[in-house]
Amino acid sequence: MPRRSLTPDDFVEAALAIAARAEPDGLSGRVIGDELGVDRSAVWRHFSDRDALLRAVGDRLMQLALQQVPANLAPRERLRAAGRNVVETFVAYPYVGSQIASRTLQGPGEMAMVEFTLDAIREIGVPHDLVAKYQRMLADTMLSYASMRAALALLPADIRAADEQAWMGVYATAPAEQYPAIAAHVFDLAAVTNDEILDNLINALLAAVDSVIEKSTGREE
Amino acid sequence: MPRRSLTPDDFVEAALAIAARAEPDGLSGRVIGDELGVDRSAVWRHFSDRDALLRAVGDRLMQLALQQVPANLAPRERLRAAGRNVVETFVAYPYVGSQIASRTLQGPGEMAMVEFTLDAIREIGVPHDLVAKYQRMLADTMLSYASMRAALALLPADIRAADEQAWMGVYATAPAEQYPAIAAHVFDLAAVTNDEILDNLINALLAAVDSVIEKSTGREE
DNA sequence: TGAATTTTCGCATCACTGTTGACATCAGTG
DNA sequence: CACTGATGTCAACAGTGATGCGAAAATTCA
Repeated sequence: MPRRSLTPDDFVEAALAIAARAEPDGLSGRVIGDELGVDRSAVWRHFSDRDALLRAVGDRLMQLALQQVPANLAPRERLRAAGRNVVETFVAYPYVGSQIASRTLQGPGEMAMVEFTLDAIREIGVPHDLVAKYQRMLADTMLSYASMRAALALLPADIRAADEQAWMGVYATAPAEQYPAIAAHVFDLAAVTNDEILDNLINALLAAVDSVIEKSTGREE
Repeated sequence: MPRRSLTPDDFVEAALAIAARAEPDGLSGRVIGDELGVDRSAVWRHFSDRDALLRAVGDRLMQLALQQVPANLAPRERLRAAGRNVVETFVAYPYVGSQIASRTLQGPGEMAMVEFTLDAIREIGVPHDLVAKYQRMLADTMLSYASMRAALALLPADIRAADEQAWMGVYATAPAEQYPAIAAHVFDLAAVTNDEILDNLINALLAAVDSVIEKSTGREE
């Protein structure tokens, strides 16, 4: 099978480079072609679909996220780091991150991530028949949250600024008799940061994993 | 200020009707116009942007989700029902649901939902200064998860089928020496349903809310 | 009533997208 | 060398969100 100048990996690499610069409206065939000095239609010579391209790039994102998890961590810390890295990576490549959360990538990156998390959950001591249930909860939750954060990072600067200040604008001026709870907490609501939310979420998920151990006979750590 | 035949609400209504029939590739200006017997450019006479239209429809989705929560429930059950309804509604109108999770809608529907959840969390007994923190974790998590589920419902039938069977295909044939954990759990992984995951997730989040009460002086329920 | 004004719709148009087909080109095989 | 097959170029297609321009129609005012 003869191959020429460009391999599918070249396109994935180019797409990554483009996805990293979060300029508004970006990961199109045109731009990918320009990045490689090539017509945009050349992309579809290597990927049948836009979907196939996104899946390939998305799988690479998984690899990137996983390979930055320090090796010698306790299982809970491995899970925590993996979750944080997925969010970080999706936000760093927001075009792709915002679009592939719902897809089964079926590539080596995704499989390595599934293997990694399954193993950590097992090592924590979750009963064998519940490992899959908790892995899928963790994975789906982190993926969807990461995707939302990526979509957020993708918004044009002015719109994002308007969204972030909504708490101080629309919400702050909400009539207190109609929205008493909002009035009572509007300042706190505006003060919560995304990283705080992520930490809080990961803690909640890990606590759920821990609670299933206590109910069984598992005694570990 | 004179208004004519079509109001913005008419377009929101039409968009809802279209978004409900989850045909592939659907909520475009063309289709909305046809639904009202009107040229597609008429849409942008009432909404400055595609974004503005999506936000308006999304806010209506919030109203729909909230108004189906039974009134006289205990606070934990109110939160549980609200979460489930958001997911259900987003999946029922997948075009919109998959696209507005990351936006601050700033409409009456979103505000009512925020008010509703803040109040339930307060009633459960979360300390005043932590109410906002947990509301935002619950809201962001449920929104992003609902959005992912909506994106899933949006996939063409053949692709979705391929994704769902990936566990039995790619994953089941993964080499056991390279992916021992996957090999050990592949059957369980395939058996986990989305509704199970959602239940498990909501339980984890509510447990996190409960745990913050026990650490404080709050004594309730 | 009738006139003036202002909003909104229809149409043509723009730049852009993913995707496809015909054609040329080039690498490696025999 | 010729043959084959994979690849890039180019042109085209249908579709998108969006924008002016002119016309119709309803609201407002006299």
